[in-house]
Amino acid sequence: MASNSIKILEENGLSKTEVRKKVLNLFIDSACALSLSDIEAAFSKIDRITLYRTLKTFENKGIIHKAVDGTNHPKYAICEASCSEHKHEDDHAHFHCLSCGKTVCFEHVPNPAIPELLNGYVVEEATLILSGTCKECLVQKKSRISITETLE
Amino acid sequence: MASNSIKILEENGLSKTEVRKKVLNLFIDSACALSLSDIEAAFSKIDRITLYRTLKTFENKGIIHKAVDGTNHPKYAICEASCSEHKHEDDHAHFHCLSCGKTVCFEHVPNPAIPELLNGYVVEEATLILSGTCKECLVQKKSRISITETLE
DNA sequence: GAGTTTTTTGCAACAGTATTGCATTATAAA
DNA sequence: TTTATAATGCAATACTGTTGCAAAAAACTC
Repeated sequence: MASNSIKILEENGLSKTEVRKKVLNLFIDSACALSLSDIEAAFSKIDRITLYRTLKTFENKGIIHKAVDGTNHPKYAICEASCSEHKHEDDHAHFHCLSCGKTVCFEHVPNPAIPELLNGYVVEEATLILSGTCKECLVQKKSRISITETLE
Repeated sequence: MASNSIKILEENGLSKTEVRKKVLNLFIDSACALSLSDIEAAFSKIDRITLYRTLKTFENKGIIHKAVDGTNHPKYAICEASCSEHKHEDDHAHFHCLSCGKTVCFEHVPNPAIPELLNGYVVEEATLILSGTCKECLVQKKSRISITETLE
C-alpha cells in the first residue's frame, strides 16, 4: 500500500517526501472525503501550512479532487486513475450525511447531463450534491429506536 | 420597494430595524447571490458581526437561502415566498460563472429527482450546481474576440 | 559517493472568515 | 409613557487560508 503512494507520486513527477506519502496514504485508505482538519487530527504532528500546500499540489496534479458537499467547508477525496494534471474527470455525485457530517463519493451516480446552453448561459459542468443519512447512521438510528421502544 | 422588505419582516415576526431593511432591500434588488463581503461593500459603514447574525436570522426564517456554488465561499439569495421557517423550498439549481464569479439562481432548472434510497443511503435532498460562463461574460468575450479579429 | 541543483518543509507573519459575550440601543408590547 | 424584548455595536477570540524566507530534503549530475 505504501508503494502505491510512491508510485502515484512518481507518475506525477512529485518528490517522494514523508509528508506527501503520509497524506496520500490517508486518502488512499479513507472511505470518505477528508478536510484539512481531518488530516491534521490523523497525525500527532504535522505542519498545517504544509498541508494546505500539499493538498493544493495534489489537486493540481489530479491526484485528489474537491468533494463539494454543500457545507462550504472544503473536503478532498482521492481521484480515479483517469484524472490528470490537465483534466479532472471526477464526474460523480457526492453524498453528505446530515447526521455524522461525513462526505463520500458516489462514483456510481454520475452528474446529470445538462444542455450546454441554458438561457444564454454556457454550462461547462454540472455537479450534484446529495444529502441525507448514511448507512452507518441509519444503522445507529435503527438500534436507537429499538432501545427506545424497549424502554417504553 | 421599501415597503416590501417591511412586509417580509412583519410576516416573519422580525423587528423592522434599519440594518435589516437595508440588507433585505439589497437582496430583493440583486440579480445574483450575495456574499457577506458583497453586502459589506454595498454600504459605507455596516457592522460585519451584525451582518453574520442578520444573514443567519434571515436564513433560519426562510427569507434567504444558501446559494451553494461549489466555491466553498458562502453566498445567499432571496427565497421564494413559499419558503418558511420550518421548510426551505429552494429546489432549484445555481449557476456559478467561472469568469466573473457571480452566482445566480436558476429557478427554472429544478434539482434532479433522486431515489430516496441509494445503496443503503437515505437521500433527503439533491442539489445541482452548474458552472460555466454567464451571458454577460459571454457578451464581453464576444466583443473581445471581435476587437482581436479587427486588430489582426 | 560527493557535490550541486531543485523541491519541499517548517516557521513567522499576516489576512480573511466566523462565533460568542455583554452593554447599549432600538423596537415592540402593554 | 413605561416596560419588556429584540437587535446592534464592539471587544475578544477562534478558525481558515496565504505569502515569504531560510533550512532541510530530495533529485540530479558527475
